[in-house]
Amino acid sequence: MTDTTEAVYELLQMVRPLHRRVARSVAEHLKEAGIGVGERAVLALLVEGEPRSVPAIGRALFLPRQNVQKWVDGLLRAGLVERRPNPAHRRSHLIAATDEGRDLFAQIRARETRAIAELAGRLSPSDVKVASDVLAACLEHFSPFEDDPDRPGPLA
Amino acid sequence: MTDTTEAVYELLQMVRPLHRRVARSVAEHLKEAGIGVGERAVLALLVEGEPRSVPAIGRALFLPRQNVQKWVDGLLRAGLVERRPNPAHRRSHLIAATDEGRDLFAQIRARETRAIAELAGRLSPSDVKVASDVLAACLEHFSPFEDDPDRPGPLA
DNA sequence: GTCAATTTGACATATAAGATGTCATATTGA
DNA sequence: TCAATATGACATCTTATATGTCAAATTGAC
Repeated sequence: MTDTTEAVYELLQMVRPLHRRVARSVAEHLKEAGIGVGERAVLALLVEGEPRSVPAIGRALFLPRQNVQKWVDGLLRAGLVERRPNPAHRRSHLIAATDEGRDLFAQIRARETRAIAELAGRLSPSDVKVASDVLAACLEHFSPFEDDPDRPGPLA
Repeated sequence: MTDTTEAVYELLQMVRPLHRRVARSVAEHLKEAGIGVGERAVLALLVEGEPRSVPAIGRALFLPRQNVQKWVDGLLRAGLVERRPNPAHRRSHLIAATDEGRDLFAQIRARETRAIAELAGRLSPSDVKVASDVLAACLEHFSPFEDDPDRPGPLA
């Protein structure tokens, strides 16, 4: 085992606590908006990108379509997203953010930006870039292959 | 909003998917050992550190003692940890890893090390170090203050 | 030493993320 | 055309994590 392996291990050890604390903080401010982190992730994808079908959202987020369906149902009820006809599929509608959804997400983003501005001020831009690249490599390493979901991951 | 703020935002965006994929991978290989990620975290703390009381474990992991208690109960039943008298407290035992617990954790660590060795080989040691420092800063930024758990986090 | 504030164990419940299963229908590709 | 696959629309299950309560133990201020 190299020192780098040890260092990567320790890096990955930090991911769970970090996720938990960020998720708690985010969940708290999302409560006012009446949505959870799942809904937020879907809304972010739809605000920042193209309308997609529910299964396509699931594939984009690496989440099962069944969970995404629930979150989309909630967002539909809240009027934050809407169904549009899908030229490529009769039953499978495209889901798109509404203006209300875009407004809400803009508020969420603004609040989150304020929350991390102080943190960002203490970090070097190049270091953040390096960290992003390292995390992206980790993400890729632990990603199931889209074309073979049953392929075992690195730990199997 | 500076570019760094934007970069930190995108970095934090990666934390949830990364956590999910790593957790899934870890959970899969932990199933054979009959424990979950919660039990693994407790066991890791006790194997690598000193015996602690249940609330002390919770404080170390930033987790409520009630959750830790459940995981410790499971580890006790499995013989992976044991109770020891606590000189500083009559009712609140110290929890310590048993030899079985140490053996199991060594196996878990070995497997995890094998799983990330390939990934580590593609990364520069200094980049990993930078990433660790950046994540540590994020962790600290989102940490509730121990002496005032009700203090709002950065997003509140 | 006394007593109020805090900590702990024990138990109980709530919520949310996420995984998994099924079945009928729609779609696609060989 | 027809078998394989994708989708919608359910439903169930596990686990992590949060939260609440209460009595007993402990601690710290006085």
